[in-house]
Amino acid sequence: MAGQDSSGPQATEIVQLLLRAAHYIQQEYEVLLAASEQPFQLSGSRTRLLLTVWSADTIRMSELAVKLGVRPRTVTEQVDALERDGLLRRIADPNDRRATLLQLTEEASCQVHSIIAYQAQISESLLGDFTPQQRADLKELLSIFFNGKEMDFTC
Amino acid sequence: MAGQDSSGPQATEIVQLLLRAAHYIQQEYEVLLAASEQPFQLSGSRTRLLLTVWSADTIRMSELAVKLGVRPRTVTEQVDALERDGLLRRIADPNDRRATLLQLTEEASCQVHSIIAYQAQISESLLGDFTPQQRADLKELLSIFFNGKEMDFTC
DNA sequence: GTGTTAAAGTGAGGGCCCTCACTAATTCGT
DNA sequence: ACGAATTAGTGAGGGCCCTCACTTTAACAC
Repeated sequence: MAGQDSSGPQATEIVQLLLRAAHYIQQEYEVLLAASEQPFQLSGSRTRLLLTVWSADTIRMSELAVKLGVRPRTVTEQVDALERDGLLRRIADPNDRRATLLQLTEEASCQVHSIIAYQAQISESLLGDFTPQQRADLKELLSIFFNGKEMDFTC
Repeated sequence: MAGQDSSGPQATEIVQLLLRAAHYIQQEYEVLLAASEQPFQLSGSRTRLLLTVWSADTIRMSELAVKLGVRPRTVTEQVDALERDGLLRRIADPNDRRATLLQLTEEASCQVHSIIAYQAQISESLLGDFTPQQRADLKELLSIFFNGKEMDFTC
């Protein structure tokens, strides 16, 4: 309704807008997460990690790094913290003794469903102004960034 | 073509996708910026700050924080660094002796146009797979996040 | 078997961002 | 004139992410 002004939309503008929106969302996300009454106080980042491990049941460090889109160094850091907090466990991979498999602890597993529900609720409120059609469109457009980059978002 | 599976798209999925896309873009952005042959080696963040100051000619710290969408504390940090590097200058505000005005140095001003051009080039390559229509749509959709939040993206 | 490759981890250093708490100077309303 | 609000800054602490360099342990191919 107001975006058809010039012939070619400024690429820079769009990139900045995307970055800005992401920053905004991340902030809101953390605030809402912190306001929750979950037994665990998890950041968005740790929530994502935990849910990724959960959805894979068991997963390697390296694989996790790929799924999360971060460097292995970062995963080590995060896993250390979550292990300290008793939410994650490192177990030996029987098929490859170099590898480490990750698994949720009982404590974490028990809470998964409530974490997922709460996450969904937060995301819902973040997308409150979007119609179903707009959501579908946005999803479609954002996916373009990963065209041909073999990503899976099974989380 | 593959996004119309379920009735309501999962809000969580979209939020994660957006965050992931932003992270991806930020990484690529920094890589491309580092590969430039600009006289200054600027991060995306500092580039943004500099251009925001430039577009306002002169601006207050607090105002800058709002435009960048970050906390004042962060602006102080960034400005300190850019001032150290001789790209930014703090000057006194004649109208309000509490306030500080920011201004680009000559050195920075001279490079602004080339910085803008390079930024546009990077953004262009980041959006390489997007048609003009998709760009317009994406811009429109991302703007929804800021509905009723009085933002200006004059940068 | 020996050399290459892969998996995980470590330490150091840094960027960008946040919160909280507190100071100092100034402006402004009453 | 005085107290409240505003503007900027500081220090401490922390989260998440990155790079680079280097080690250890194992798998694998020849």
